[in-house]
Amino acid sequence: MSRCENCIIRQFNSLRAMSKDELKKVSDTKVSKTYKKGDAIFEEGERLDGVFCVRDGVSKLSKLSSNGKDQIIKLATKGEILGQRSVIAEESANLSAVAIKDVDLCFIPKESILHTLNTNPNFAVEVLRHMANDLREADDVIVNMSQKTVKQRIAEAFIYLKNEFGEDDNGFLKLSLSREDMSNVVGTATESTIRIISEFKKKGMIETSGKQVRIKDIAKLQNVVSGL
Amino acid sequence: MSRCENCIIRQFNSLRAMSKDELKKVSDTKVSKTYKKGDAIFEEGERLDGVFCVRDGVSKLSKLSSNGKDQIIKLATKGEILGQRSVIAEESANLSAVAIKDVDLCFIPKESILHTLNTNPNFAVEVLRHMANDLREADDVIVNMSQKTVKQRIAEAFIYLKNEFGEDDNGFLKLSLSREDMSNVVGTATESTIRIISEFKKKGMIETSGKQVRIKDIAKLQNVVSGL
DNA sequence: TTTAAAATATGACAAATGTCAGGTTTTGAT
DNA sequence: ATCAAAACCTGACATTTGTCATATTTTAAA
Repeated sequence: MSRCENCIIRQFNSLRAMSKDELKKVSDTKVSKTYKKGDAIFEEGERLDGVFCVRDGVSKLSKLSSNGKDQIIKLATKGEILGQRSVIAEESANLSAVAIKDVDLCFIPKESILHTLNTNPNFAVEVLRHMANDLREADDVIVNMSQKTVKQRIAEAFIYLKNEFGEDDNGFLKLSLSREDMSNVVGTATESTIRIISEFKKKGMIETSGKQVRIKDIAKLQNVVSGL
Repeated sequence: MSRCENCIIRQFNSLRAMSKDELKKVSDTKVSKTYKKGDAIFEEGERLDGVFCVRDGVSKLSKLSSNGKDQIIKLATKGEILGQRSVIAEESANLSAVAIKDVDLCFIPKESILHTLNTNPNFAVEVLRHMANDLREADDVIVNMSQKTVKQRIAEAFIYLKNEFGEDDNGFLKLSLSREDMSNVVGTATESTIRIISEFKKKGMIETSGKQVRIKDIAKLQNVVSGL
């Protein structure tokens, strides 16, 4: 049902550069897997023998800090590839990947990837471009983390969730994080996150209904991010 | 005097994968440049038409935050390549590079690089590996920035300066940062940095003589980093 | 449906960090 | 050697953030 020619080509820029033959090989060796919310796809320190192409769902990529807290580095959704960095560097995973919405993905053994990398320069350059982009994003995160207040980072996170994952018919964010996950994204204590979310509610910037969150005034959130 | 066959091969892992011919072309097109302490090598937003291989000296790579403060993302020294990410992504520079110790480097026009990338898979894979490493380092920085206190980050910075740049015959750090640069590395106010450095001095962990810094008790610094 | 566990919420307080305002010392150009 | 600029330092205080304790609500399993 889901051949790589259809799935991957459409979804993953870097795999666009593969030839028909190469894609066929990937198609033949790949394995579909699903993970329930909360399931670990892989753990920090684990040796990966392939990469994971997310077909559907959302996964958090996090790293354990020496103080015992998890820092979420990135949220990966449809079209993203997990484990690529570790496979290319031939290192064990530096991040853990855990599903925060049921995840449906293809596992591609590293041999297919590495072989194509070594023989098809177009593919290598595409992967390189992709990683260059990840690196720029990481630099941006470093600046945000070190120069913005917790309040600014939380406001920014809500805007990110809206832009990246969208809203449903009722205007609720399609992806709503638990307070704890939100805390681990912005790097703060759960209580601080709860307090700031309460404040945003009081000020009419967002509203909640059970687990769901609706952004009511994105301009005000933007102002918070800008430090106004 | 300095042919790439001698300079680059020895210094830059990723360029090791170039053939004799490719290296010769680079050698022919490269340009040597020097920058005095404080000089900008390139600025954030600038279009780069090549990469810079640091032959000697130290450069800080920083990004301006929306609050007007500079965040130093990385210190680059002998053997590091600047601007590679931007050239590969075909984007303008996301960071500024400024010399903090007189810098001596080779400028290599992007054509040489891009052409080799597109034709020599070994080279592409080496560059990819290198960037995968940068990405892991960036992830580590994100975790440190968001989960460690300013004091821990400053202690860590001193240890890093010792390990990365070494000490002279008198035990002074070869690279000593101004308080302001140190603040921009760890992402805090200059006054906070000064206070913490004073505290470290009082506690006998470091001592200073003019601009120079000597680490007296690295174990104590390690303890601070570990939160003891 | 009931119920225990998890998530959310809030107060009170402590600790960390930022800001401003003024000093002193060091540096580098003349 | 002199002098102005830059770097460094310190105190006082405000703000932000973390921690602990506890209460409430929501969730999910039996």
